[in-house]
Amino acid sequence: MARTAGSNGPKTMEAINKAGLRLIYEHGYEAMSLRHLATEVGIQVGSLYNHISTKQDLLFGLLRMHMENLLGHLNDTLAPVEGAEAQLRTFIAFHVRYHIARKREVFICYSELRSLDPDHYETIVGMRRDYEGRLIAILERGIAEGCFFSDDAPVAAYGLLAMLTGVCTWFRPKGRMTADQVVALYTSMALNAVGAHEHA
Amino acid sequence: MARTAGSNGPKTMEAINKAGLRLIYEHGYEAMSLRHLATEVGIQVGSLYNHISTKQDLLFGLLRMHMENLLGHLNDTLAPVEGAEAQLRTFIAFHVRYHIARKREVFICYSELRSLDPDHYETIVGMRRDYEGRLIAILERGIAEGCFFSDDAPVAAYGLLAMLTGVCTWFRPKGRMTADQVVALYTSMALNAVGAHEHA
Amino acid sequence: MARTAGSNGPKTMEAINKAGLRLIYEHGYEAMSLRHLATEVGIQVGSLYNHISTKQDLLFGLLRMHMENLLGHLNDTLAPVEGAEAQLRTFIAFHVRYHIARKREVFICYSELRSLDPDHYETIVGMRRDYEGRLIAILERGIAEGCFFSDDAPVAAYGLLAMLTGVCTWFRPKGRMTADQVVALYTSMALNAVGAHEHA
Amino acid sequence: MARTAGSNGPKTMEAINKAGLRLIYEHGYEAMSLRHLATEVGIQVGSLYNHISTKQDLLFGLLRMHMENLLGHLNDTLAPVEGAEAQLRTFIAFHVRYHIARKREVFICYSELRSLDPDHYETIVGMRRDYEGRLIAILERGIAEGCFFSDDAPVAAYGLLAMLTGVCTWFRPKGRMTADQVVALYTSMALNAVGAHEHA
DNA sequence: CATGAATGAGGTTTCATTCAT
DNA sequence: CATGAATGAAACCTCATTCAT
Repeated sequence: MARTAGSNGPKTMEAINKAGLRLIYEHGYEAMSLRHLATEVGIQVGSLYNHISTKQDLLFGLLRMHMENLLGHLNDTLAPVEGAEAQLRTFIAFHVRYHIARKREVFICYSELRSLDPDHYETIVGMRRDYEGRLIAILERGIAEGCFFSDDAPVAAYGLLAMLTGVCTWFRPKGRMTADQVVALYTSMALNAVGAHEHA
Repeated sequence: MARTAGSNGPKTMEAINKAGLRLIYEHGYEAMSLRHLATEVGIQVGSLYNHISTKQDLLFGLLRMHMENLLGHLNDTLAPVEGAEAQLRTFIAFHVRYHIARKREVFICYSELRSLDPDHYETIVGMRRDYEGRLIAILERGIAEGCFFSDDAPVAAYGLLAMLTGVCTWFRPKGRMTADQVVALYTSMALNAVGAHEHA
Repeated sequence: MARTAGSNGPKTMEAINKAGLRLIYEHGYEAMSLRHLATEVGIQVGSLYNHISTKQDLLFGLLRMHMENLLGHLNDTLAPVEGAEAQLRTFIAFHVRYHIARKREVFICYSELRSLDPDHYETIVGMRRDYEGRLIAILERGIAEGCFFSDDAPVAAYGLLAMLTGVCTWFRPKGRMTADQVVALYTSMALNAVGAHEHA
Repeated sequence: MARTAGSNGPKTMEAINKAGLRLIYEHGYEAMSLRHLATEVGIQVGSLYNHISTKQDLLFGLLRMHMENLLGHLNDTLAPVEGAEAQLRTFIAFHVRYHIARKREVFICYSELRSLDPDHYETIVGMRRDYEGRLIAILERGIAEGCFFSDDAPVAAYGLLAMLTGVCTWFRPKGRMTADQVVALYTSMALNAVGAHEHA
């Protein structure tokens, strides 16, 4: 029997990525079997290998795509903004909104790091370090300019990132708060935390 | 041949828990094989089943033990403290120190929730809710008393918890900062974040 | 390396059924390991699962196939026959010949009932009850018509069935008697047992 | 910890035999685990080995005990009886009653033959052959004396034995018929089957 | 005589991956 | 590009049996 009429390569790859993201999010990389994935996509296991080279490659592809997206959008968003405090506000809003919108990508990007091959691990961790570096730089500039206060910019950055990232573990689109409210609340907490005089 | 001379029950169970905790932390529950665990403990795979009933039970046992410990110590620590701000300071110090000391337990208690059977999941999540509830209560009292400020105590609590918990992802005992310094820094950030007038 | 050149699906399934039947007959369902079965078929253990879903399914498949065959052939054989005595003679000849020819299927259909899952058990026992029902009906008609005699048609039927089925425990194709002789002898005994005036 | 006060050797052995018989009857020898047996008896697995030497020995013990009992009682019962027809009637009544009373022993003595080691197998099959021999001898004498009719005494004996033994697959103590009625009915069928003039 | 911890083999099943068709 | 049958390793778990205590 030949393939189902109408199906085609790019669409299948897209379907694999989509289903793969969901399944890894729900069950974890190790616990997701390619059989399960194939069933969700509607093809046979063997057919997956027309689109991916290994299971590991599927994971790496998803994580790299996510990190490239994240970094790209952050750069685009920060580019036109000037001043440490304005940049921090922009960063916070961007981070929270992005993490709400892509909570599955974000989650597996933390939880499945340990499932990556050493090389792939280094690549992804490097990109994450770049991302963190952007926030650290903002804080350092703010501290130098006197508008923020902290004894240790990196540690402060890790604290803020953890706080902001945590939003995707409890936020529900139809919950008690809107995304705008969450952004406002966290912006306030984060600015206070680093000693900025809040007046927004 | 029967058992190795000198080995015995309680010691073996202890060794299983210890090695199990480490292996789950390092490779994840799914990726940790009982073969691997048995090798680390120095017994045969089948012998594990003289001490645990299933792999799932090992995980649940570790997580429940951790949560009971956490809740017990928190209660003991908070009991003699009065006043919202003092309680918040106590909570922060306790949380940070505990999470630094037990980073592996803490990590798997978040990352392996999805590997729990539904019943076990409910049990652990319920205990975690109890723990969060203690912080929420402190914040609510402080807000009512006017010493803290936040529009939403639960969300503020989640934010603080995420920030404080994050410490165990980057803290290294022999790193740049001592545990005391981290406690001081995070106490400052957290109190500021909820609008307490910091003066400690 | 992929599959052995020349092997293919239907042939493998057939080989599995054939070897499975023999091994279950020889060692019993519980005592037959899938390792053993795979070796006999000439494939790897895991490959069995391209053709069966579980070990239990293999057993159920064999038993159901057997019972469907048995019932189908009985109906075909009895259809054109009229009169209670002629039908009894036909039943006896059919039963004995079929049980001689398929002694392994017959044996496991009795001996491995207890290895069936409850649902599967009910299905097979139901089919066996249908089969017994055909003989009971013949006896009841004969008793009503006065050509047989018995105080209890079902019990008489069970007695006859046990006697006739027993043949497959001792009959050897190259033994002292031919199948025809066995049929003649058992026909005589069975007809006498239910009081028919034997004159064949 | 020492043994439970009051328990003792012979009682434990008796309990093992009793529970073993039931479990083998219900699940089969292969499917019955010594763990299961120990639980039923109320001791630990290891303790079984104070009473049996191997699992195989437990089975053999049960079967040999059964066959010795069966042969012993048959001999006692037949000893005072004279005349082929009277002996056949006695045999039938004995066999049916015994098989009703000990249906579990009877069942496993057929179904678990294949689980016996070659030596044990020969022993039990030999005893069974002795038992069958008694019936064959009765038939042969009756045929010689002209009171029975059959072309083949052994095959007739196998037929009768199968019929009579089958009773333990359907007889229920609280069912439609009493044991006496079953004996009467099967005596009638069996005597008719071998052409004896029934007049009891 | 009972216990509990150990062994080592083996059980069924699932897995990622390959490849002729 | 899809299929289905194959591989071989490995998964969790159970088993009969042993023996120091």
